Amino acid sequence: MVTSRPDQSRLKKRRATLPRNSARDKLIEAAIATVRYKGFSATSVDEICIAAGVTKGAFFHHFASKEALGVAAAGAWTDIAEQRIFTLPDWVRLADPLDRLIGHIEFRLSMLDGPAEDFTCFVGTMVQEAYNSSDPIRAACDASITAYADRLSKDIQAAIDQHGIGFGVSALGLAYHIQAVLQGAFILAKAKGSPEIARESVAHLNRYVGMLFERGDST
Amino acid sequence: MVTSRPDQSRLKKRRATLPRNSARDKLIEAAIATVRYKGFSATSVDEICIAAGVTKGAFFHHFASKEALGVAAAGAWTDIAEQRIFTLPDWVRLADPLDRLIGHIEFRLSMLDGPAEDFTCFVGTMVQEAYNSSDPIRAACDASITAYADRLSKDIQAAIDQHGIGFGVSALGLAYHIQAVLQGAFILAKAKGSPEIARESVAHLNRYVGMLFERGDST
DNA sequence: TGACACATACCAACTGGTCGGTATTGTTTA
DNA sequence: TAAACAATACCGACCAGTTGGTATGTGTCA
Repeated sequence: MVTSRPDQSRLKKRRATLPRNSARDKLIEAAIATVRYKGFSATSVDEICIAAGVTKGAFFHHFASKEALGVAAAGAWTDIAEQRIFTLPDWVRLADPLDRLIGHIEFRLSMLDGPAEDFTCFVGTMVQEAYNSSDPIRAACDASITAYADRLSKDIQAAIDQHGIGFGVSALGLAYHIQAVLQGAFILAKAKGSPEIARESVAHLNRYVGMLFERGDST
Repeated sequence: MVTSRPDQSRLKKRRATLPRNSARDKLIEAAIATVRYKGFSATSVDEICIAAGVTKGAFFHHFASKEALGVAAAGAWTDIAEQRIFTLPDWVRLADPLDRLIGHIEFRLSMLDGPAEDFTCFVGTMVQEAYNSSDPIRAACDASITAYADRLSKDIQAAIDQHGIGFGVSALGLAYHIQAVLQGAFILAKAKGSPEIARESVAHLNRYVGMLFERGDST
């Protein structure tokens, strides 16, 4: 009754000092892989546990429900994407923001290779199934997509500021459009059993962005 | 052992003369609606039967399995799309193929309204879940998407012939790109719980197609 | 009369989730 | 410093309900 939230901060410290690759992390990792392969509903809790090498008891110790795991995994996916796409690649450190934007699109294009479950978007897959059945999952997927778009729109805004853009295009709107093309490309790749046509679509996107910035007459 | 495939042709004739709104049709209709709402795996056979107002016996009389229903429904979806998008609207009878193409995109844009389960693509939803689990379903969805792209590419090719296009863009490739943007827009709409951002993305697509044809210098 | 369209009853496997328990890892206190 | 305590991490048997699918009908109509 004296301090406001002592146990919460203690909890946070504890989690930070938890061994990596704990059951919790392994469950999230296994869930992401399995859901990307066969979807959320078709993936059973048992299956995730087996893939993670832990027991069902451990699962429900860490997550109140399968839904709660979905929410947590969406949060983890945001961090993974931030790392793999916005931090580790070399082109993120290019000086010109337009170069970074084109670098981004070409990087996403280069990812379209191999089996679909290796390059498709976990939250995009999950939200398709859960958008009406689970609002917590829908919201978590939305947050992940939004975080990506927000992050991407920074470079786009900087590119607009530096080079100008026509048609009154907004940075955030274009960021979401880039996301839409990628998500749609994933579906084509899944249907075709090959990422070839998906790549063509991203090439169209690349051309479009190039065209938008060529006529950089501001406003 | 004499004729090559007599029962198949008989089956086809019979099916054509079957009363509309038979149990089979009601099951397919119910399946499409329910799967668009909550996905294929999360939709149970019982649920489809209840929604269709028929019994489980009827279901397995008409379809060997849930998977077989998925395949049949994908085929039905192709016909529905052909009707609603390529036959009934007025703009499909415009003289200029480029007008038809723009009419098509604007029509798809106008469809992005109301709840997502009313405008999203059945086969796009289904293939996301089934592409690794059921190759018959994957192939059926692919066939539906391909039929759409083939059909759309006719107008695009005519527009290219008439107006020219830059960058060596192919009609079929552009048709698939249009599909990709739409499919991606559906995912954004599901995540956001609103089709607003999806519409913005289709507006980008509209602008892109316009730009492609503006600089119509052939090759 | 027999093929077809549908109905009813049923099943084994699997589903997400619970529960009582143990092992491990700090934290407090004598 | 070590024993006592407490909180967390994890285990695996178990449960009620649901799953896709089957077996066996019954009514109807060419």
